[in-house]
Amino acid sequence: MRIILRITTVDKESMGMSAETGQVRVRFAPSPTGALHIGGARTAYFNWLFARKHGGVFVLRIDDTDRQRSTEASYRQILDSLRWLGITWDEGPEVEGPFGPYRQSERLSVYREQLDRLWEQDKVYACFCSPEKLAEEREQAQREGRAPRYAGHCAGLSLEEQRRRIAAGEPHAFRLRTASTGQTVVRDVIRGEVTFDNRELDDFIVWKTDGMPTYHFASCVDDALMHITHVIRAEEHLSNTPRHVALFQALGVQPPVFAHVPMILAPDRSKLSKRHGATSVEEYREQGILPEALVNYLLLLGFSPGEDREIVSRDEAVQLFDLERVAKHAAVYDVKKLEWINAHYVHNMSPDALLDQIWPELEGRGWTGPDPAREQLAWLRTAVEFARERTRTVRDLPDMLRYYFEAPESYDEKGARKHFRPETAVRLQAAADRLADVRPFGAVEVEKAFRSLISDLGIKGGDLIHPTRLALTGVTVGPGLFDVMVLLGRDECVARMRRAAQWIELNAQS
RNA sequence: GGCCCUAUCGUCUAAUGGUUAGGACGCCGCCCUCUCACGGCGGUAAUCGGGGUUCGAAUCCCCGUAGGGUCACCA
Repeated sequence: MRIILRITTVDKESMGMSAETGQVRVRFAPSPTGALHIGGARTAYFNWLFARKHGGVFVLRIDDTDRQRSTEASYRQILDSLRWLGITWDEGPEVEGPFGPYRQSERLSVYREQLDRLWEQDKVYACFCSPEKLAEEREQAQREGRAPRYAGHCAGLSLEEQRRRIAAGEPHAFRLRTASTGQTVVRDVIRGEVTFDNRELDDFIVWKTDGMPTYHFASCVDDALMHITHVIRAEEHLSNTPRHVALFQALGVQPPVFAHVPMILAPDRSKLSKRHGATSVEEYREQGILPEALVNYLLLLGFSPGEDREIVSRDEAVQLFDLERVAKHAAVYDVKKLEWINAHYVHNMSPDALLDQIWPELEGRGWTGPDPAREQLAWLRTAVEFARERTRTVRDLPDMLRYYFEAPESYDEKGARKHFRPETAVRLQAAADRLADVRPFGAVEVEKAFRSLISDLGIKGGDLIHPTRLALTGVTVGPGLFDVMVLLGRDECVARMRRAAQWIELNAQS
């Protein structure tokens, strides 16, 4: 709402609208050095939501200027995770677009061109200081309690001298000339105006000795060339933003509007890491978390859709999302709430869709074949329907179906102690006998037979129902007993009940 | 250490100078019931501390404190 207001009162350029298209353009720029992190996923989602809400373009760019750590496997996995989450890109790898290529490793000539331009304009200069020397200076500065800034040894070298030494084969990097007085103001949609003293900035490196641009340089060149209007990224970049503003100025373009989203912390308020359990999208996927649920949870981490809403679909989120309402403080992630949201989506998923998800697992366990008969499918569908609301993740579903395919090999210990009394054996036998006459073998009919036996024996319902469940499934929890019995079928029920009766006679203590 | 950001129940958050500080997860209790789960009802629990400004402060300002980020030829 407020954004729309401002667009009408302020000129588009300063609002970050793309000058020529008047369109919002955002980007998500992961580096392929590992799996897609949930923090990254949330940043990607916020970018995606912002683009969708404003009819803009969502660009995916791969920041792989780090030759050492970038891997093809990570690259693929990140694309895969994003697609799984339903975060699709309008421009980027495999989709391409007018400002490609979208992998920085394929844009080297572009960066070199921009570097040469800035070099020509003396906005950038070659630096011949060795990393060792710089590290030493840095350490000394730290020991003496000074800010570890570049001393500017090479700042005064003439262009001729720079060229001469480069031609002579001297290893070199390039640094950006930065202002040492005045202030740099970063406009941040979430935090307002953040002011930095320019004396905090030194002439930082934009081009590495190995012939690759640094992250800062490549990122800004690309944001400029790709006409990015809003940079929505993690808070860890806020302190780097003055460098980026300096870079945009050097490149001669208006800086984009920034929005630094708060970080996601582990339950102990430290930075999220492996030891905190699942941190990547891929891991949650393996744990049976649904993409809709993960994306819903991520939205709630740092954003409130209002009206006390908790369950918010992608489409609703597009409507409700507002960058200015994103929280300023870091959020601790809470697996319990994720699971609750996941449970909601699982419970609302159709049995068929759930079956699709777990089918490979069912086949792997030999519980079904690749091409089941129509009745088999209907039967499975019903079993899933009963199990559905008792699980929080898709992952746990197959185990909950086990007893439909395998007779119990043992009985839950606590349950057996409680429900398998010496007198139960006879009752189970009697109940098994009664089942023979039940026609048709439906839930209503079976229950009727059971209730009448219960009444004949003069016992309470639970005295027969609980032992029967244990006899049939081996456990004390599960769907309504009569539904389970119908799915199991008369013969199987009778067999399992008689086997349990025998087990009791051998094992039950009086 | 310098600079920057942040601070409401255990956790995610609402409240944009006036509310008995609201909702959700979790936890506890009750109801439903053949168990479990779902669902329903109820409960537990918070404005980091200290100063201002104001008739009135969770909200604005200052100072502390705490947490986080950043100061790389990593991104």
